[in-house]
Amino acid sequence: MIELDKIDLKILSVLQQDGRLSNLELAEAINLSPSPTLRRLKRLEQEGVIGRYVALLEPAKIGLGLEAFVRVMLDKRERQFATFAEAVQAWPEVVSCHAMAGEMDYLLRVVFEDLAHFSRFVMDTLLPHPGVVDVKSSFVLQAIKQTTALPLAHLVGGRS
Amino acid sequence: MIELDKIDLKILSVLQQDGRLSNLELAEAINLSPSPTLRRLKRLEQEGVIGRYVALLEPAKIGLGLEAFVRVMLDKRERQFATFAEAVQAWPEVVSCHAMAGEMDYLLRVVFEDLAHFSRFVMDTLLPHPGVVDVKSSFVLQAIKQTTALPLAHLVGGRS
DNA sequence: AGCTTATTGGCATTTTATGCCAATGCTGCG
DNA sequence: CGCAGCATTGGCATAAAATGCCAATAAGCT
Repeated sequence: MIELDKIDLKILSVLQQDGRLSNLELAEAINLSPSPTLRRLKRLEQEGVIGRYVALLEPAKIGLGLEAFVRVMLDKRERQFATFAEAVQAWPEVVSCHAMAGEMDYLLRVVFEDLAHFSRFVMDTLLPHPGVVDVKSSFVLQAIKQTTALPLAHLVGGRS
Repeated sequence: MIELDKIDLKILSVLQQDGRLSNLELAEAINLSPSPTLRRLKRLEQEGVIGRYVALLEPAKIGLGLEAFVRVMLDKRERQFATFAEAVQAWPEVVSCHAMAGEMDYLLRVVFEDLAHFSRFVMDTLLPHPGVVDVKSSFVLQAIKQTTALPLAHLVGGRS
């Protein structure tokens, strides 16, 4: 694993909150001058610790007020795992898809405008897909927490 | 809802992929000159369509190779919803928490280093929390899709 | 303590952001 | 069909930020 000292962790922590800080602002936030800050940042990007930067949109502002988790069961006899994985990439309302241990099914997180939209997605897209034998939907009542920030606490003490 | 024309959607689409593009690069990507590009961007930020920018870290690179979904059931008689919601904010390994319809339970997504870490989280943190009566964990075998990009297709045709 | 190596801070240069204004394109109406 | 009025754009000048370089500093090792 890559060596990360306290300064690196501070950089990561700050950028997980605001990925668009200028180098100057970042430098100030972590209490270091701009040049070494930039060098460290580049290294973190280079090493792949920072995978990417993204803008997060406000779902409600673009008419995506609803959200659901959908468990998808595939027929294990048909070998449709790959095509399903591929299809999932192409469905934009699917925000995440995880293969789960145990039941060997898939858990999708889906965002949508309204129930009609969701219904269309399930009826016209998901269920007709080859290998899909069953889906179980659970609607989100409330997002209590939703972050892209990963914990870093377990890394303190790695260096310096 | 805010009016978004095709150019706005292109901006959003591009920034959902790379939130750190310079205004110049963004302008080039959407085929518009820098000044109106910046003006539109500021408006989108102003209006809250773009909520924030973040750096996404690579979990594997910081020793967070494992992930699970945990269903938490609270005792409905105790009124612990608020304290639970609060506690969840403070637990860094909980990346998301949603109140689900139906069973009225909570679905957490949790990232961790290894099973020992997860075990500690469940045993020492989650289960002892007031009101928690049961938890059911499902481990992630594979992340098939994981995006922060929301669909925009439903907005085309809103203007211009 | 003294030597070696890694890291920092500050400066000069290049690149980018940003505010402003004239030019262009669109809309609606006569 | 053309013209007035409004909204949006493109380009330019200025301010701010990024970036590469080098001497100075700090940290690690014996």
